[in-house]
Amino acid sequence: MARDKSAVKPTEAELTLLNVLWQMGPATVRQIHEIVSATQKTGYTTVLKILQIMHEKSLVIRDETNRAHVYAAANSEMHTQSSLIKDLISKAFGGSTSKLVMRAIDESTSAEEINDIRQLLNSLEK
Amino acid sequence: MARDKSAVKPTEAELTLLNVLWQMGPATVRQIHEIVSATQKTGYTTVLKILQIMHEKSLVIRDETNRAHVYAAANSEMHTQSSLIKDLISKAFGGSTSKLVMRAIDESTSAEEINDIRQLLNSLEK
DNA sequence: CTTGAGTTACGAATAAAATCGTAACACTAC
DNA sequence: GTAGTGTTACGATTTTATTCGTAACTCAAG
Repeated sequence: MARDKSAVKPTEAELTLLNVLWQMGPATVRQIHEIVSATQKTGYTTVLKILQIMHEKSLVIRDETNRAHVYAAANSEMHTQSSLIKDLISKAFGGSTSKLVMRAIDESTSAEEINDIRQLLNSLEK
Repeated sequence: MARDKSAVKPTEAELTLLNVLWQMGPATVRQIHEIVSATQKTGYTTVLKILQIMHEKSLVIRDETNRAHVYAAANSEMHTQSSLIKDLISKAFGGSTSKLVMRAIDESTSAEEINDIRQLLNSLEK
């Protein structure tokens, strides 16, 4: 049975590249590598290889029209974030969302962020 | 330079065992294995080995007084949860706690949990 | 003291993730 | 067409995580 693509959890290295793609939009390996290597010493072919693996896993799509393929995230940032957070809630918080939220908010959370969260809660039907 | 213990992130297998330890309190390999093998087909020595590795990493402490060593989580559930959630916030949510909370809450979140979160917010100074 | 059951320790095998060197390929400029 | 540059493809290596077989050790019962 084929694995449901939404169940594919990106590895750490993959998540790093997805972040770049969400931020930049579709990009070539070179563009992605340029961004990533600003903060990490990662070889060009390493980035390429990871993108190829992500393509096999359908974590990214790619446009092969031009010589330099253009990669794009297959799923939205929001979708992926939701799935990562659900995974963490089930594996480390006994399935409790409220427990997670309690741990997420601490002294380092800005008043502005707290306000955003308040507004989110107010906008809920429940 | 020695790695800061608070920076040690448990792997998935390790997190599974920590969950058992948090739930049961200090326990022997046999007790832990019994719980774990109820839901997964994991060998006794596999559990033992992982605990030994966790001990090297200082994720657990152990009492060697008796023949069957007694293992306990080195850090509290709360502490570990906080560090896992911070890690996720930084790696997948651009450092934004509010973004994480927004993604964490969805239609499957119960009214009760929403209430718990509301109370948490009300109790904040900010 | 000897045996057997239960335990830890150790190391090897396997699997998954990440890295990168090199070859092959494709396009552009000449 | 040829050379040179930039690209992808491929495979090997390394690293980390997981699994488990087997040997060594410990204790209690006889």
